[in-house]
Amino acid sequence: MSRKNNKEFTSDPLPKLGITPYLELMDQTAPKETDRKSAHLGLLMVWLRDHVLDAMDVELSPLGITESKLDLLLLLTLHNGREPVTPSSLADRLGIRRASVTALLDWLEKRKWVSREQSERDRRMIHVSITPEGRELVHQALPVFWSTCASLVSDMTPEEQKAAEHILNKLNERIEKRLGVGR
Amino acid sequence: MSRKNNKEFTSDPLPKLGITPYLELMDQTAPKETDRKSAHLGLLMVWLRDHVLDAMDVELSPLGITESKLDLLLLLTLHNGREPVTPSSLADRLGIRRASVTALLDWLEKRKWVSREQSERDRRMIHVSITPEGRELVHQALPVFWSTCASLVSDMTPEEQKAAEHILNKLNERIEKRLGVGR
DNA sequence: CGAAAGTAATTAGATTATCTAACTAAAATC
DNA sequence: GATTTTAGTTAGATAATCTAATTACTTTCG
Repeated sequence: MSRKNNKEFTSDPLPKLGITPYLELMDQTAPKETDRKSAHLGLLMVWLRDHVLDAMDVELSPLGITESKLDLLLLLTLHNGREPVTPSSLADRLGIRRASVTALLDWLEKRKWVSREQSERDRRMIHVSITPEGRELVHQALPVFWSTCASLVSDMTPEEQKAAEHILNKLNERIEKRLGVGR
Repeated sequence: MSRKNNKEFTSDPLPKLGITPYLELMDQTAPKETDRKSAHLGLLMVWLRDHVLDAMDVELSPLGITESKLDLLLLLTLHNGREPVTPSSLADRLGIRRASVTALLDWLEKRKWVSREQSERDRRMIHVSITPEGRELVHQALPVFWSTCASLVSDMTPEEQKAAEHILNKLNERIEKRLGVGR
């Protein structure tokens, strides 16, 4: 009769709450009629956000990496020669603090996916690069990444996908402007 | 000449990377043409997710609460009498472990926003309820919540909003189904 | 009945991803 | 050459989670 042996469970687990009750709550508490529609839309976004990354990290976990760490590796992959990459530049581009980058690099370096080298020109600086093993990991992770992305929208019709893309682009533009994100 | 006094900054901070270079990377690495369009769309979602919650927590922070904690309070607010709310049921509905709920409740209880009471019928169980102060907080937080939601989409035309809502609902449905979320 | 099994909540200890503030060492400026 | 600025790291914190073990009840079943 028991389902999960010694693991935690309730006799008849309540379903995780969907978005509907929240919308009802909003109807009772949102100030104006006009606000409601856009709040509804915004709520959908917040809701989606909650679930989208879960899906991504679940797919990536067999590779032993999370999205935020993969992100740093992607940055190194995207970097085409020229100016070397420094922890500071990574921090700027990821929008996090240098101290946080140090932690990420420690983790990635321990696994031999990136390497650090002191700059000759300015000995305060560190040049960060991705190792061949790191590239290999990225090579494995990308298809997972893309197919997870794709699967999120796979049951939409082409027209819906087109509409969705237009809308999401617009949203993205808006949010990037708001947060001051560059190219 | 210095901009931020003793704070951390780079002489000319590289812009935080937008979505475009990632899309280019995908073009180089995604297997098939057909996958690309949907991957593009999915990537937009992942991207949005990254930024949406930031916006929300920034707005909520003056109230001294974060979205995930507010979520628990909303659950208690939504609860209309009947069966008492237990930590287990909260865990199920929030989709997290009971141990995590314990931590959230400790935090909320310390601030007098919720209270715990041992059940008479089954003395293993705890009944959780929101205090008047908790209700007051929710009362203040909700307008912030809704207006942040609304502001995310405020510069769309009505038609765009309509299209967006349709699309996001569809996405939401899909994701809820996938994760087994109930009403 | 009373022992064994099941359940609810908590505790202890860990992880991930962040943060701020203080520190070290090097470079630039005046 | 002393001061200031910068790059990176360290130290220590927080939030939101997790798993495993523990405690205290309740239920079940021989």
